Amino acid sequence: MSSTIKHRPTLTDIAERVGVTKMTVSRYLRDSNSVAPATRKKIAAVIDDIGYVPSRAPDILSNRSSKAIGILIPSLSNQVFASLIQGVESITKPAGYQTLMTHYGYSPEEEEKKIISLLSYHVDGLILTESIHTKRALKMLASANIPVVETIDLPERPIDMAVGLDHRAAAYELISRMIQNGRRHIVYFAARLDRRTQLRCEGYRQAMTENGLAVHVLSTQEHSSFTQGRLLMTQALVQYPELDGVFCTNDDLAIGAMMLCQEVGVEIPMQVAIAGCNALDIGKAISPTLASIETPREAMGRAAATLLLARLSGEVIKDPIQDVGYSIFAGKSLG
Amino acid sequence: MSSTIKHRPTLTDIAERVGVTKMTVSRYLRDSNSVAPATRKKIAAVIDDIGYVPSRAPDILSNRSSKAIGILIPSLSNQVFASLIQGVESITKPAGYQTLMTHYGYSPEEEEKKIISLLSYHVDGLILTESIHTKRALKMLASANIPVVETIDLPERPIDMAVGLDHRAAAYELISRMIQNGRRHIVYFAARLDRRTQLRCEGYRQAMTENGLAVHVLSTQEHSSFTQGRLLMTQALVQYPELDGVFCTNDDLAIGAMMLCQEVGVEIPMQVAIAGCNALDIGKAISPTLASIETPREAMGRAAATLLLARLSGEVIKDPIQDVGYSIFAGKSLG
DNA sequence: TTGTAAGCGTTATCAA
DNA sequence: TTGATAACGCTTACAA
Repeated sequence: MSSTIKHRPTLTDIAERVGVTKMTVSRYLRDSNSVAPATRKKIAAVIDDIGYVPSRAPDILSNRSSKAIGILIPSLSNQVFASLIQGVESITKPAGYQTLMTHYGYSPEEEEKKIISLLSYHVDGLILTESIHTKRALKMLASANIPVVETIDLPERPIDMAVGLDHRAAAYELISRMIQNGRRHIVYFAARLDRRTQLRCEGYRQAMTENGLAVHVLSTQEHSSFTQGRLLMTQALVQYPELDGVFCTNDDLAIGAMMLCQEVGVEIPMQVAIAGCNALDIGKAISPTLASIETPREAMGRAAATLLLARLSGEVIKDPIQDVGYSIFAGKSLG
Repeated sequence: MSSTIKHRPTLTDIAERVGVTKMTVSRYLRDSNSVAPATRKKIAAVIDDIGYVPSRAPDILSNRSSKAIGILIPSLSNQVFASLIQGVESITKPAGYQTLMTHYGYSPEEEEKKIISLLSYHVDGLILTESIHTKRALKMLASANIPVVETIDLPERPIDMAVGLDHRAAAYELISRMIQNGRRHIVYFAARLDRRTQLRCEGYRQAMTENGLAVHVLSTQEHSSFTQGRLLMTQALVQYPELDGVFCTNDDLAIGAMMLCQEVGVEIPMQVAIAGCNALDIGKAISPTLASIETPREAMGRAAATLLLARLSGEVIKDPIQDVGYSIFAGKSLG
């Protein structure tokens, strides 16, 4: 025997079938022991038959607590954010929070829209992955009055809380190491210009300048990919014949660059040293292994979620800005 | 002058400040010309100051239309689903629909939970990427009475509508081609056993058997990665000394396998031919290029969304099950 | 041009 | 043990 209702079943539908009021059914759902055993049985049977899914809307309306947190990521096709979300959910799920995840294609305007969309669902908190936001987004966040964690970066002027690392310093350290290894003609490969690409560029620039070396940046407006890495490397080999080092804003570009080198017979690391950023799995599977900046993405996700939940449970946060640090994976591509 | 309200601002908050009722503000928001110019100005000023975000909850409650559709993907770390979502959103966004995206780690039980979660937000329709569902999930979907499109696969018994391709046939065709090219000892690399991995295995098995060749499957329970591809290849080289072909359930495994071969001096395609599935960018950036099955993921996303929206606008669907086909990318790794 | 009332699904509160 | 009522934020329908 199956439902004869055509609309989405409600508490009232169940109640009518059982012959009680929706209040009794509501009680049953919160605690089945709070109704008489006979009633309990009947309700259980009907619910089992009817395919009931409680609506979140009334809860949201009255409670003002949605038990949902929003996560905004710039891109779905970047591994970096997948691990961040793993980290977040490893904390939020056990705590009974749902995550609403959206992406905004690296555009602040689109981010604004997605923030508004998440706020319209009354998320209890937000995790952002960018430190640059539109004025309107900032205003909406302010009046929503919910905890916000910015992550990956360490924003100059955080909205609320932040968990990230110093991308400029990481790039500086890596480039300095390349220079100490004797590289003199290092080019930086950039893709779409988000803030992190820029910060890494600053680190690169500083290290080069401090050592009296020339700064060379090659960039593409396309989103980064293996193919783009090949193209930039092709360009670099033509444009800078003395090239002996390449630093890429991420591993995709770096792997593409390596592949091109292998194809045209440029030896890595003998002729050219290559380094990327984020230390993805592929860099450890390729030969030579790819030097890269290890960013603790899952840990960042966990830390961000932990901060958010702490605030939601009313705790006082003593450390709202957390630097999780980085390390250098000294792959063989560095020489 | 900024808000002195601590709770999330509502229409009533705005109305009070302006000195009208919330109904007037509501009208202003739907059509600013429907209120008197003087009122209009005042409302605009307050809204600008207050950071108002309309709540979706009342809409959901009364209208029964949320203007949101749900998308369920098995994994965030698989490129395949990113392009599917691109395709979906290229249709839903212009139509004014939001997408709520969640992932379920290839687990039907988790999928069930996520389906329920999306239903609790009253999504107007759902796009699924798996053809196997729990009984409870099926029941919930049935009583929710919303359009559902299953995609990527072509389910044996579709819930409602479907857009996909025949993964078995694709694998069969690719393996047949490898056999025609003279390969005799082809091994299949499988990772976590979702239905598509299984279907491809069937295609492989059929092609091998029809040609009187031995079937060899190597699999890992880990999720697929470049590193897993290396491990499986290492194992294959030891276990099958006559090995002259490898077919991988996806490109990540295939690339990992290729990398290992390059490292240990196994020549591709001379000694071993390698093929993958999904034709990701990296397969076109590597040398030799990786043979693979091209699956029109973005097109699937568009088709799925188009079907869904058509149903939501009451159209009669003449073609609820669509086979979008596939093609073989004959990369150099095939020989 | 603006206001009033009712209702969407659920739960807290109070009553029986 | 169960029921009645009101409330959450917004819009539709009707009234002024």
